[in-house]
Amino acid sequence: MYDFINIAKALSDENRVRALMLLSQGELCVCQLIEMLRLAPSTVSKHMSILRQARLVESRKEGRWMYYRLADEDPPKEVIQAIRWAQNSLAKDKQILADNKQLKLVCKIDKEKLCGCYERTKSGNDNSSVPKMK
Amino acid sequence: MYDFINIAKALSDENRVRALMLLSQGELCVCQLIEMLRLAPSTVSKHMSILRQARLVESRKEGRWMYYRLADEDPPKEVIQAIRWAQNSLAKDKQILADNKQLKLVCKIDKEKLCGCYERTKSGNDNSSVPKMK
DNA sequence: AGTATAATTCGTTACATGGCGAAGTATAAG
DNA sequence: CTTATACTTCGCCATGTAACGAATTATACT
Repeated sequence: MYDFINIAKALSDENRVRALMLLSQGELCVCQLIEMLRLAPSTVSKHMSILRQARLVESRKEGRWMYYRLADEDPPKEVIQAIRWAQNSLAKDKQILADNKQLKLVCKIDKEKLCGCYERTKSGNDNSSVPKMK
Repeated sequence: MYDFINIAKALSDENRVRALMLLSQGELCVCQLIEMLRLAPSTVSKHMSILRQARLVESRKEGRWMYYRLADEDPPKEVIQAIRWAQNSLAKDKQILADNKQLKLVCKIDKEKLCGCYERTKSGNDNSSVPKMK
């Protein structure tokens, strides 16, 4: 029961769902998620830890970078089904489609440049044209 | 997106999930849900309205009684999938199994007797032996 | 060693949520 | 018409959650 509730809670926040759908496109490092979600690093980190606790995502560390990906190491059935539910329900969602489009641009940015993102999200000198949330 | 999030939120409370699983056994009136969940009528009513807003359940009024049932009038695909996810994930859950057992007893109680439940939940003269939550 | 970088943890604040009882609404019974 | 019954809505309180910046940890670079 608790596992199920934790998954449901993890899926009941828009930014976490967006992150999950972004990971459906492939593994991403935190700074890329920060760039996409346009939230503070600490906030994104918290979201990812909630998704991980629900076992919806897994992570690996490589040097300074932490990479997240959809759960793929023999996850419980309820996790698999939850991810499928999200993917099926949101495949045609406007926000998700826009995110996937934007993700392609972000993935082209050289990582050295991208990881100045902490500052760029504050100042106005970004050209990412990501629509601000809400 | 918003529909999806609302379903996830509806499923992220233990009592709502229990109610949903109880309805998997068949239509129930509010006083039966109150008896099963052992919450104040106002609380149960709120929970059911959240489940209904998420389109997970539907309701009909018959005289003084309000009956709830799982969504069955051509619900959106994400609702069907969400219900299946819950049912698959919780089929063997201890709490849910206990609830289903207890439900059989509650269904045998004459409705006239049952609907003194408002008082019975306060005083100690119930023999339902429902385990108290938390 | 000392600095820089990527990410996490901690502490705080604002807001959302779950719980209850009291008051309100709708239907049935007297 | 009045009273009782079955919910529902409202108002309140306690707890939970999302957001941020500051402080911390871990790794790379010089």
